[in-house]
Amino acid sequence: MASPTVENYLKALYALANEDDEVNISDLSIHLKVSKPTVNSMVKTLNQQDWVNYERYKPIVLTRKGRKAAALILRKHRLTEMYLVEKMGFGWEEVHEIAEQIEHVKAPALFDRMDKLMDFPKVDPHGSPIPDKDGNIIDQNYKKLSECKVGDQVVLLALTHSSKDFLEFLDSREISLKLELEIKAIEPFDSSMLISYYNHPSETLSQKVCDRLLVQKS
Amino acid sequence: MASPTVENYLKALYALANEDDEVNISDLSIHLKVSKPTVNSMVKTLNQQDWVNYERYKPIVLTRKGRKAAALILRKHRLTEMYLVEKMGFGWEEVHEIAEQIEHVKAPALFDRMDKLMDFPKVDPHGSPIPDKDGNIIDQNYKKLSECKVGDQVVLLALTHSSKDFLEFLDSREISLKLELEIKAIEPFDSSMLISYYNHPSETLSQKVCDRLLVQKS
DNA sequence: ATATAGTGTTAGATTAGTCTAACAAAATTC
DNA sequence: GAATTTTGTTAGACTAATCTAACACTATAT
Repeated sequence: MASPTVENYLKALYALANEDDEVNISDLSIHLKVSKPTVNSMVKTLNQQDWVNYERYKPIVLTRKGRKAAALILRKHRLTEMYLVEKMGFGWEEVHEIAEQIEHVKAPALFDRMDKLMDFPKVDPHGSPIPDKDGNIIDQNYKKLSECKVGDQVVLLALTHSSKDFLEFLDSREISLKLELEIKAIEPFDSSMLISYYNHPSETLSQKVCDRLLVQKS
Repeated sequence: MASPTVENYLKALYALANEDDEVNISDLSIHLKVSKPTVNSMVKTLNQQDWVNYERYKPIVLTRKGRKAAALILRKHRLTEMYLVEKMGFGWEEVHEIAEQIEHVKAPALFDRMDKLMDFPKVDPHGSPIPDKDGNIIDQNYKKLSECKVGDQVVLLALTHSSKDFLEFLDSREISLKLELEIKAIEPFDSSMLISYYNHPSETLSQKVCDRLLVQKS
């Protein structure tokens, strides 16, 4: 089986492939906070072990095997996050660091049990989909709030990024998943939005924030 | 902080010191399933980092720092085992392997939360005491069943060993903690015991089994 | 009290994962 | 298209944790 280090490379490759479409050595180096030569030599190893396809100076691409492995680690991560929130009472901003560690635990029964105790949740506490046991993931075709128009009434269903800072910002405005909100106005100068929701008749959100909120028309 | 490997050495030293009183290189080598030279070099490192006191050809002794660290790992292990049984419905024979991994997770909040959700349990699913947050452990002065006399009425409160095989054996006889039992007879030839308990008017337990059952007069 | 068995040590090698320094290739910009 | 910046590679070294082979010390037993 893959070491935690290898698992982290696979996870990073999987995540980066969904942002940019071509993943290179530098991207991984920044994301994993290791030097480029380190990534270079590790990627050669991953290639030999059929986790990725790689040729010198070319982008790095996960193999089918690598993609499945990455999705199953993500499954463990997201099940854990959801369990920590749902069953242990942690806040959505506290669970990432803990799940980063527990995702490497080799004990299928543990994650199956979490899954069952939560009645097979489909998303994690940040609205991201939980891959199934085969590593398949449902594509949520949500829209960014920043792409909506004045007058739109939408429900917040997921976040594109879940940094602690961002989550604490949302907490401070009482913004959580399932929140229904309406776009009152869009400031042409900086694309910030004036929105209204339960107990908050008028809040301003910067474009950066609106870019990270995924919504659906309600 | 200590690596998982170092943590496993400390845990082994702590456990072995409670069985034999002098712990040597060979003991550790067998217990940790690594070669003696490996232990030898690791113990030198542990000595330099003040986890143990060690001089060539002498027994290995945990320092105060090492003993506290070991007890805190044991605390995480036992809290996890209890949580898995109490809150997640695992059997007492399933939890050791999972706890072996989770005990290395660096997330005090996780273990504090388990502790709180279980209302601060004092023992794990096998009756072993859970060290407190300072690494102090209460000494249970239980007696081995094998040391009891015919006619004694006792409660089973803990086990000295918790291998999967042994736990499955106990399950097969419907023997669990808190069970009240009476010693009907002791076979002089092999010291096996004839005992009686709820729904089992007469079961025979070998001396090996009776040695591993810790009881108190009821 | 010496032979033997058990225990401990040294030396040297290996693997995984990391680094820096220096250079090479590719991409971008002027 | 030449210069510059970014990206990638090679070479060489380091640390943690492990191994085997060979030898040394200690304890046990006749």
